[in-house]
Amino acid sequence: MQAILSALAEPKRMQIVELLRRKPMAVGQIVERLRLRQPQVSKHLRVLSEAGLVEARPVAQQRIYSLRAEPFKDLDAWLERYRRTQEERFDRLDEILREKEKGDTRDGHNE
Amino acid sequence: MQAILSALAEPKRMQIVELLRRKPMAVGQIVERLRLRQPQVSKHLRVLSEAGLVEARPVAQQRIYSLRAEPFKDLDAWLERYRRTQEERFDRLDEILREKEKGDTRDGHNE
DNA sequence: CAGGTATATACCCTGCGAGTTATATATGTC
DNA sequence: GACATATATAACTCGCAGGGTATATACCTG
Repeated sequence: MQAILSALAEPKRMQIVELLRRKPMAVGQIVERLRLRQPQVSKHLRVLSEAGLVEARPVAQQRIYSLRAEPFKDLDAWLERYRRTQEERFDRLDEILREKEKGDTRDGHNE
Repeated sequence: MQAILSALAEPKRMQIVELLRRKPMAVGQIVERLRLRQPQVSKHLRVLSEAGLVEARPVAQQRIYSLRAEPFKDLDAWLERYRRTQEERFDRLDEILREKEKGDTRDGHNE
C-alpha cells in the first residue's frame, strides 16, 4: 500500500500513470511527452512496476507499458474503510463538537 | 492531490491517519502509540494538516486532531476515472494480448 | 506570578530519491 | 558481424524530508 502511494506521490510518475490511463505506451513515447531524459523515465517505470502499477510487454526493441488494475482496487478497498467511517462520524462529529464549544464559552472569555 | 498522496505515502503519517480513523486524539496520545518523539509527531501533523487530511481543535493545552472527509472524497473521485477505464480495458486488454501471444507462439517454445 | 503540562518551532544531521551523463544490453537491419 | 535503435543500468551530484535535541509558546493550577 505504501509502495503504491509513494509511487503515485511523485509528480512525474503520476503524469506517467495519467498518460498510460489513456493508452499503453512505449518508453520513448513517454520521454517525448514528459520533460524527462530516457533513463529517468525508465527509473520511474521501474518504481511503478515494483509497486505493481504498470507492466511491460516487449515488442521488438520497444517495451510497451500499460496500467494494471490490481493496485487501484487495493486503493479502493482501503478507501472503503474511510468511506464508512466518514458517513457516521466526520461531518457529524464536527458539528457536535462545535456546538459543545459554544456551550462551554457562553460566559464569554475575550482573549 | 499530490499533497494528499505524499502525505499518506509516509509510513508514520499513514499510521497517524489510521489511528485518527478510530477516534480523534491529542498529540500526546499519538506520541504514546507511535515510536516517535513529540516534535516529529507535530511535524507530521503539520504536513497532514496542510494536505487537508486532519484538523485540530484546541481543548485547554491540548490539541485534538481528527480526520477531515474532503481529501478522501478527492481520492475517491480521482480513482473513479480509473475504475471506468478498468472495466473497459485492463483485464480485457490483458486477456486479448495474452491470447494473441499464444497465437504467435503456437509452435511451442519451452519455459 | 511561579511551576507544570502540552504542543509547536528552530536548528542541525543524515539518508534517500530525483535528476544527470555514460555505458551496458537487447533487438532489428543490412 | 557492423551498425542503428530502444531501453535498462551504473555511478555521481544535490536538495529535501525525516529524525533528533533544545527551546519557545500557550494554557492551567496554585
